[in-house]
Amino acid sequence: MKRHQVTIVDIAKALNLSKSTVSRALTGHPSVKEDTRQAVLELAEKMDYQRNMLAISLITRKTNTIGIIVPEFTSSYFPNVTIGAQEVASKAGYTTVICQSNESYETEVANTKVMLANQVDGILVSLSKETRNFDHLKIFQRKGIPIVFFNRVCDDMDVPKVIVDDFEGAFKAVSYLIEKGRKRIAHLSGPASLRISEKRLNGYKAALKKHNIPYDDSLVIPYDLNTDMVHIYVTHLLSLPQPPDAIFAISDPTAIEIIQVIKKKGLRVPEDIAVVGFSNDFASGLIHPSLTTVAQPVKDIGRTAAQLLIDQINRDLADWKSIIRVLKTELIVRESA
Amino acid sequence: MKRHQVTIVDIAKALNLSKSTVSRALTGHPSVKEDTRQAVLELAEKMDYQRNMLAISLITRKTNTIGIIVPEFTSSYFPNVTIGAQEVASKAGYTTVICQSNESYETEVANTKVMLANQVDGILVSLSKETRNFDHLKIFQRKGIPIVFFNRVCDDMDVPKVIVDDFEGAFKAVSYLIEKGRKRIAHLSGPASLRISEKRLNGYKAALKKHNIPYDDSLVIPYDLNTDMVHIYVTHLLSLPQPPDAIFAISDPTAIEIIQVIKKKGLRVPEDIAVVGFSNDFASGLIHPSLTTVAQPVKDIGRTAAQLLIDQINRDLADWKSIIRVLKTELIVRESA
DNA sequence: CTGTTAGCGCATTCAA
DNA sequence: TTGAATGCGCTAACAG
Repeated sequence: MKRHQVTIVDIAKALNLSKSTVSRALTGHPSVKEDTRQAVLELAEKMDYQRNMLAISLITRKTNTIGIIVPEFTSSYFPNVTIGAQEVASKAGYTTVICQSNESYETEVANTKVMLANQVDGILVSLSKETRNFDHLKIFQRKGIPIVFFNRVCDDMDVPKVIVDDFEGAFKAVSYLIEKGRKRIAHLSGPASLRISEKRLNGYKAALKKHNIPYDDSLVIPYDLNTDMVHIYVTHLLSLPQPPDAIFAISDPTAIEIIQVIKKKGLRVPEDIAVVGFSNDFASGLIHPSLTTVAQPVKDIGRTAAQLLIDQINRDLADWKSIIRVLKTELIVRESA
Repeated sequence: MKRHQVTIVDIAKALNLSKSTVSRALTGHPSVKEDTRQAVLELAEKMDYQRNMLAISLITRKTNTIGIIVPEFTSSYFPNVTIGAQEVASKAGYTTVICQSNESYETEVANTKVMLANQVDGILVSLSKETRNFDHLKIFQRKGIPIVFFNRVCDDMDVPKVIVDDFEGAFKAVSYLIEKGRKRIAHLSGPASLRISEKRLNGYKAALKKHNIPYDDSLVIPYDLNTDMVHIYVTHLLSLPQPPDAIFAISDPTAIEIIQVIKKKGLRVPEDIAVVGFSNDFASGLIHPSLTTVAQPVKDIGRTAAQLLIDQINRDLADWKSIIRVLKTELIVRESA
């Protein structure tokens, strides 16, 4: 099975033309006689000719490829973001290369090497929960390759970012719980390494404060997003002298797990304990009871990030740094609270 | 923001060596003095040097990239398959490029062009529901670029395929329903263009036959997998003179939609109507009632397909054609039936 | 309108 | 062990 590549030379020979003419015909250059172009195009089609992007990219120093690095693909969040990003990218003529870091710093670094080696024109990044050093990403800056962060952003770097208003989202969720009469609201928070954890926690605190509910340290548990452990935290919360009557979770997978645990313990959601999640995952509308959650405009996040990146690739502005797009969240009230 | 690429020449100059020596040092060629190698490696690191895979691939005629074309990313099925495939691929040193056809033939063709232009070493394909012409894929065969189909395969082409035993899966599901006392079992089937529709339908028929239940044409509805329309089919089935007491669905998203519709009509699942799905989507364990379904080893499908593809890329066997890996399904009994 | 020339960054002959 | 030369497939000047 030898791989024989059809090249411009083959077409040129067959048509007794020069390579450059064939090249021009193929790229739609106007300075080619219509007959010649037709002949070239026809033969190319018949010979299964496909432009070799490797060669073209090598010359033009542009691959028309953008890289996307996401932490995982297990919830519907990141797949949907990539769908949005691909939508915009492919419309603009860009191919997308997706890598998962699996929430591992090492893998994320490896991913960036791949992106660099493959000469992507720019990258979209959402950090792994382990990432605290950003040297591997700063290389892109030094090389002048545009980066756009989304969701899990890096505050250390002056590049465009697409986020949602995590503070406000959390604030709305917790305020809603309070207005529904909940008094002791626990918060299963994310790892301190992620800014989103902090922002959502702050929103939680602000909502309590506004409603004059004292902040109780023992009701807030930061965890590493490994849902296998959720049952421990929930058990702990429930065994408190004054157990919570509501739990606000950092994410939907977390909230879903919480509901399962509560149900297994014979308690009722929301009667005994209300639960609110974050992100409006696909699954959240399906579970029983269905999950009240803070919806994020996932596809829009992807679209916005991709558009920002492509703008940056095409134009050559110097003031990209300051751009931070903050998209709005929306509280979706369902059964769980 | 000019992009300045660090090249071998830069390193060579700085170290006063020849390009070839630097190149050899970088690629771990044994015929390089240890000192020289160290010096090169160190400087390369310091200069953020990254090999330009475009140039390398152009010479070696190998990109170490495999393409994956999937119909969609909306259920958890294809994301999980790609996770399995990426796992194997990256272990073998391959990068993965994923494209979605969005169930569109046109897009699928466009995707293959991208793969070809980017000189992928091989592709993994699951067909769109619209695809009936396979010329765009036969080009790969002609060019000697390995293809492996999975899930939605093409019977016209003699290439390796990874599938599950759809017939047996459907057979098990329907047999189970019958053994549970169901008499009138409807089947919401997939489009005739997909072989999996046919196989699952045959499994359904075989199970009926084995249990001496006459096949009733009016209980089988083929549909195009657009779940927006499911409520119409369910409504139709329920309004039949003799409505079904169970529905076997071609897929989990279908089954989930069916359950929602049934619940909305005030009927109970499984008391009034039992529902069984296919694939064991992430969501199926979470809905209420939880879905009884035929589980597919999704990640294994991805792993197997990727491994088959890589084997084919590396070795040069002629008898790949015959390989069809049939993985086993498993009936997961939950609440819905 | 078309042909000629010169590389893009690198691996790989062949010499030394 | 190292260096010089060749070319992967193609585009982009530069000429005619």
